[in-house]
Order: sequence, then C-alpha cells, then structure tokens
Amino acid sequence: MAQTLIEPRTLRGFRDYPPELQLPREELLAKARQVYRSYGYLPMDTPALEYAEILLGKGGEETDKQLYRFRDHGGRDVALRFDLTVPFARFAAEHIQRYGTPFRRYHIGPVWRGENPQRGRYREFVQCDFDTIGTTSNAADIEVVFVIYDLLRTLGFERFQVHVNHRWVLNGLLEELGLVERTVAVLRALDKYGKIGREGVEEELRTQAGLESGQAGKILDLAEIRGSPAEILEHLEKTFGHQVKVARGIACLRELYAVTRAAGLPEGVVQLDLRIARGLDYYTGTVYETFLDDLPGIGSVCSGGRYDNLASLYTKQVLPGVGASLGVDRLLAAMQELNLLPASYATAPVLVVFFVADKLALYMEVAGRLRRAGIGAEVYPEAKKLREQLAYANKRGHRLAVIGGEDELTRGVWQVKDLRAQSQHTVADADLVTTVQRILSG
RNA sequence: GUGAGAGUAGCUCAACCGGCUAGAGCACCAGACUGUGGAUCUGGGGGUUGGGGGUUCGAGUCCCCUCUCUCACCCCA
Repeated sequence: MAQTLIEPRTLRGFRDYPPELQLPREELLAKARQVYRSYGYLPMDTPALEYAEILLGKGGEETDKQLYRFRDHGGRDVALRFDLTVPFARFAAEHIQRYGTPFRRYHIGPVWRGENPQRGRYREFVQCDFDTIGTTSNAADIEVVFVIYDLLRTLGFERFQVHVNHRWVLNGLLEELGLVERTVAVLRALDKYGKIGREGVEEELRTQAGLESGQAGKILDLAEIRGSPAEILEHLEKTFGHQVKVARGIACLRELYAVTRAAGLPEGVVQLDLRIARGLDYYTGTVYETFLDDLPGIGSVCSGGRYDNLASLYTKQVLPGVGASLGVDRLLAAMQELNLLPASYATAPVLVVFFVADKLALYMEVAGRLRRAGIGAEVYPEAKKLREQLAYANKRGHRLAVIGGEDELTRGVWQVKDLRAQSQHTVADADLVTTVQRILSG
C-alpha cells in the first residue's frame, strides 16, 4: 500500500546539529562550564515555557513582537523564553532568599526569537550567560573581564580584545551636552560606529537623534579618542572630569584597568572604547564587548554589562548585577574559520576489530577494559573483512585499531595498529591497556 | 515585518537562444584485490531541476504565487 511520504524538513530559522557541529559545540560548552565553575558560578536552568506575562514587556516592543506565544492545552497564555536574563530575574525574585547575595550563576540553554534569520542568526539558539547579582561592587565588574579572558583562552583563542565602556561616562557626557532626553537615539547611533563609520554615525546623529552638527562632532571626537586605556582616561578626565557622572565612570574604569593589569592580564587585552553602548537601555554601568583580532567582522563574541535592578518587575528586593553572555554560534563559526576545530570526529580513539565471528565476548571484554582505563573504544558490529573494518576506522578518524585474529588469540596477544603513524605492534594481552595509553599520550 | 538576490543528486557545479532519456567530479552502497586503512578497477542507488500554477507543440530555462537560503533595514547571540 502506497503511503505518502512526509517531506523531511526543519522550520525556518531552526536547524539540525549533525555530529561535526554538535561535537565541537558540546566541547565548547563543556569548557565554558569548567571556566564558570572555577570562578564559583553555580549552574541553573529554568523552563523553556513561561507565562507570557512574565516575559512580555521586558525588552521593549521589539522583543514582544519576536516572542513565540500561544495558548497551551489548558488555555494558558504562554511563551517561549527569548533570553535567559528575564527567566533568571523571575527565578531570583522567587528564590533568592534561599541563596542570599551575592549570588553567581551560569545558565546555558536554548532560547527562541521569531525574528528574520540571517547567517549566524537563528530563531532557536543557545545562550551561555553568567551573572553576579546582589552586589554593586566594582570588583564584580572587574571579574567579568577575567572570566571573559579565561573563556577565550580556554577555547584556544589568543588574539582578542575586551572592549569596555561605562554608561556613567556616556550619560555624563550627554548631560553635559544637554542631550539627556536623546540618550537612546544617540547611543544607538554610536553603537553602529564599527559598522557604518564616522560619516554614517554623524548622519544618524543628525537625522535620527536630531543633533546639530556641532554636537554630533563633539560626540564623535570623543568616541574616536585612541590610545591606551590610561591615555583615554586622562584625556576624558581633563575635558569632562568636572562632570560628576563622568568622574564616577572614570574612577570605575580606572580601577578596572589597574586591577586587571596588576592581577595578571596581559597588556592590550582590555581596551577602553567609548563607542560601545550596548543598545538596550537596560545596561546602566560597565559594558563589555569582545572582538577577535583575526575576525573582527563577526562582531562581539562575548557581551554584557551591569544593570541596576534585575528583577524590579517581580520583587521589591533590589538586585543589582553584572554579567555577560558568550556567543556560542559566532565562536563556533570563528573556530571553524581559524581551524581551531579538530579534523577527526571519532569520539572513541580505539576501534576493536571484530575478527573471529564466535569470539565477540573477547572483543567486548577487551573494549570494556580499555574504557575502564578511560580510553574510548568502539567494537565494530559485524565480523566483516579486516580491510573493510580498517577502512572504516580510517574514515571515521579512529587513531588505533586493536586486532585479534585466530593467530593472536591462540598466542594471547593483540595487534595494535596506529592508523596515523602507520605502524603496528604486537603486545601481550596483559600489556594492552598500558601500550594503548602510551601511544595515545605520546 | 519591509526591500534585494539566489535555489539543478548528500556536496561542488554543467546543460547554446525554450528543444533528444537533465550530466560530471567527489561522496555513498555492493563486489574484486581472498588477515591489514587513504589507492585502483567493476557495477549500483540516487533528481517529479525547492513546491504549486500559468504561457508554449515543447519549460531546468519565460511569467505569477509559495517555501527555503543569503544580504540590507531593525535588533541582537
């Protein structure tokens, strides 16, 4: 009876993760977890689905429009989370008494946004956040830089910069220039500097923010100050240091720069960049963006900032915090482009050849022995020809093949074939594990 | 959501101006080389040319709709 086949396909903006993508992704996330934990961040997660009222109106009209929202079977008005910050705010309002402050957590999970997909932008993607809430201390802000640094180093990146700015500096400047009520438009324009350049920003400042060219020029001149963090701060101090907010921002940034240097971050990692504003009016203090020297075009791979009050919509307890989010997809794309991903996708380095059809138990046993020693071992599932099994091992990227035919089994030995070095050793059954270990570590 | 470009085998591409049964390389599967991988040889499966409709004697090719991808706006990971 003929049956109509269903066309296999995924939704627009959603995608599969085949092994060659999922493997590096899992490894990346494992490394991120390791770094987060080393700083004392605790893991947590929240439901994918929340009451719509929890998620609505938290990120402005734009995010409301992007919300996947529907009625569940019980008629409840629900929506998929579009970031991890809002669910965290709800969580904190509900549970923070149990943990007290300061509280550090990391949170890795998928989020959903019904926006128009582009390269590297999907409707479902993973966020990888870390935050410290319940403290206004600049120490927490400074630590964020260390976390970002360790994250990227652990992932194998060496050439990158953490661009830092402070909202107080920007706000103070705008106050000084009498542009407070245009803050959002000005910062939005400024934030595009890397993309549209000075002329573009100037244009936008005039048309979108309604500035006169003199004001626009002033802002641009400031944004374009180049130099070491110390030099930029000095310049700022001289020109706008009399403004209270600017002065406070400068003090924070100065401490951040001094501490990161004194505590071991190499020179050049931290850059002061007056152009980064981080669109959302959500951030109120330090803001961060991280750029790879070799791939500036892909944008920031780790961004975040400080906010005054995380959960004001759900609780009267004031919960200030600071944190950032790792751009998992961008980093994977970057690692692919910079050849930082392994060429082999074998999760087990050893293939145990299934040679003699009625000796399966022996092969299973030896594979188990290898695994107990921490060495991944795969037993070929069919007693096919040796050449085919070796071809399989080669194609799949197994480093070693363990071969036991009639001959070896009667002598109590194994052939250990190194597919990469194209060499082969005969080893006694008792020495197998140590031999394999030695080859793999060397 | 708005605007622009693109969709031919799993991948990269071919098919003059609309004209024979839509091809090639790689990949995949089977077999050979009869206990040792990347090679070679032989054979094979795969396509309703993204889908639907229209024009035409005839459409992969022209027109309309739709889906998907890419780019820009917006926003951001």
